[in-house]
Amino acid sequence: MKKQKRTTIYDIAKKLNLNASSVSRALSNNSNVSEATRQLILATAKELNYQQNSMASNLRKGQNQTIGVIVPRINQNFFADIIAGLEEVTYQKGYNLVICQSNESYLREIKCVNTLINQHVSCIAISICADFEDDSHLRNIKEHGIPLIQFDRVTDTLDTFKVLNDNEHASMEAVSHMIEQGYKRIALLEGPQNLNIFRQRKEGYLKALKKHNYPVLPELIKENAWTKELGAESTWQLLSLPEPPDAVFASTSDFSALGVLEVATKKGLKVPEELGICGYSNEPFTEITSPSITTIDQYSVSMGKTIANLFFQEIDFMDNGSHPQTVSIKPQLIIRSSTLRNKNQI
Amino acid sequence: MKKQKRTTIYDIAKKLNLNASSVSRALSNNSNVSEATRQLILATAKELNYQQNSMASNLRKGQNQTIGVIVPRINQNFFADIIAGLEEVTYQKGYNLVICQSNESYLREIKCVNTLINQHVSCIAISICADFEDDSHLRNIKEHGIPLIQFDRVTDTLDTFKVLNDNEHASMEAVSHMIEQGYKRIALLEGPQNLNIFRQRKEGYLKALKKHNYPVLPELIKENAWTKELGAESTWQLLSLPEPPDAVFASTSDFSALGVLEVATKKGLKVPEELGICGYSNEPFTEITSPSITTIDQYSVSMGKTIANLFFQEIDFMDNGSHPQTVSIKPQLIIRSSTLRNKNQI
DNA sequence: TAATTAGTTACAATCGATTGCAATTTGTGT
DNA sequence: ACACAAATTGCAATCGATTGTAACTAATTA
Repeated sequence: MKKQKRTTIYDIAKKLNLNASSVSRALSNNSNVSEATRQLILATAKELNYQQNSMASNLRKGQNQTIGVIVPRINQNFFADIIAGLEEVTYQKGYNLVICQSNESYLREIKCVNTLINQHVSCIAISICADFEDDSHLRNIKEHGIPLIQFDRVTDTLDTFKVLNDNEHASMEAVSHMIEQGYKRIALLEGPQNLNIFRQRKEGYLKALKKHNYPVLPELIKENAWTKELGAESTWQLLSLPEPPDAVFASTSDFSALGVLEVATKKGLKVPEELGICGYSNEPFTEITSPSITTIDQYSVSMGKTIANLFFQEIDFMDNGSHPQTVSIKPQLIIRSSTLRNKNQI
Repeated sequence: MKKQKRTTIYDIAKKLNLNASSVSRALSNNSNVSEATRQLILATAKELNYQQNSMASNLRKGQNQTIGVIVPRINQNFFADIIAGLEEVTYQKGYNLVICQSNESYLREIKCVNTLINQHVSCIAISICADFEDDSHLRNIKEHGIPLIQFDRVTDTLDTFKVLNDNEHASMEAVSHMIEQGYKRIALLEGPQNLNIFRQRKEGYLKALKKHNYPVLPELIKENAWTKELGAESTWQLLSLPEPPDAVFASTSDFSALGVLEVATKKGLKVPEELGICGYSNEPFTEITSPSITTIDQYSVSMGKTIANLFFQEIDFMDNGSHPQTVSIKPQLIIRSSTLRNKNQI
């Protein structure tokens, strides 16, 4: 453990027979230093290979140019994209990202929140985990005066900044599209209903049916079909119904939709002729499958940018005690072969 | 900007008529506090909603429970997986990750390094960018006494800890496999040769040819075919040769391989019968394409874990001035339909 | 030339937690 | 009851940068 002593502003000051305060001012481009000494200081700083100690600086300034991000999983395309977008903007502003993953665990999410509070991060952006229980840890963030931005998966029990996808609208569009393609019995694969996003997607499904005067058939709605495997399993069940569906909206994810496609292929059902399939998320693979899968793009990278921009705006807004705002991003339905029964109708 | 004053150890001390030092000791489970006052302190800490200020703590302790990570792109499966693995281990140890992306830009990489040095992170893990120029910024890391771990894309001009994939071996296996499948003219799509990984992959390709007494045909080696588009373009060129290849090893990525597959499909070439295709990285989509693509899995998540473990080991090792070690991970060839011409031969 | 101002630089307190050492309290043995 | 050791607690310096204020120097004006 080498105790490499780093050069501080005091070292620079001593070498130049100056006071540390002047060094500090010179390095921070503060006006109150003569140009001559400024140059001297800058030169010796470089000579001694000086690097600011941001721990000290942050402590003194009571603030830390860092944004904390908590996501269920870092290596999930959607979240990775959001983080990339976030990083892009925060980097420009000289801010850093501290990343945590909750691994869909509530306890771990709490721990992550606490660590970030300890670090006095300037802002926390969070997408809550699947087994979210209550919002006390999020309240705690606010109690410690840290701006909080929820994104994608949010809890409505708390009044915070939010960046959302308009899941309901997107789902409605997707299901409407399928109806227009002539599908009559559209099944829904739904996700855990304690997450707002899945409730909204279901709502969109229901509204689309209603709008077109389609009946809601409970036997066509399958709970908890989140993964490819669960999607496949649900599909087996659906297809063995006396009156099986002629389309499946895998509102949980494209992986689920992939499960549907695989089962359909195994059963020898033609897609999209005999079974329509629509996923959610626009995972890269959806345009590669055969047939390619209709899905919904969530603009994840720009969602990340939006979060960051919201924060940088928010800082200014704080003065005039404005209310937390919600930004809604409209996802885009991407129509591909898996639902395109009637090629003229697009 | 609410100036929410946070409770400090002084607040707790004052409330209990104690000295801050006792509070500090109590909270850090230091022995020198009576159990009675410990309980008191813990109780009031909870009551006042105390959260440690790690900026102060870190400053005093001169160290910061944080590991900095620099990758070219966060939202690239390979790197996202590595980060996920890293986070998994560091989280267990109570460490945090600060993530930066160089965006394949050398200048930006330097800036990221400097920020991390300023933060006094406990360690920096880096995978260098594509237009890497020289290692002075990495040297600077060492000069500031920060342990440095390079992974995947590394420079050999510097003696640091390294976590690598055995690219050469993996490539050799892949090409050997293709040769065994009876392919006679195997093309190579290579990546920027200033990155070690691409040099190694090419080396593996060459060694495999040599081992089987195959000639090296320069016209079958295409530079800089990194993306899907570039892969496709190179393939067009290759296929219009007087003597076109009967297999392509897209050593750069699976995306490149996908480009090859698309061109082959457009040209009506049967894969694997008329053209064998092998990619690199085991992207999720490779098992979904038709035919599925043979590729190489890099164990990215466990690579991240390895990096973290190396760091936690290293800390102990530092005492007895041991030399930086290199850990090599053997990637796995995943044989799928796109090269499986002879089904019995597997 | 003296007085006033502007421009520099020095001093010292501060951010909050940690830690060596001194001072105090408590406990033990005789 | 006293001496001594052990356990607690308090004091004060420290980590490195920042910043308000004071002190000093140089420049400007009457």
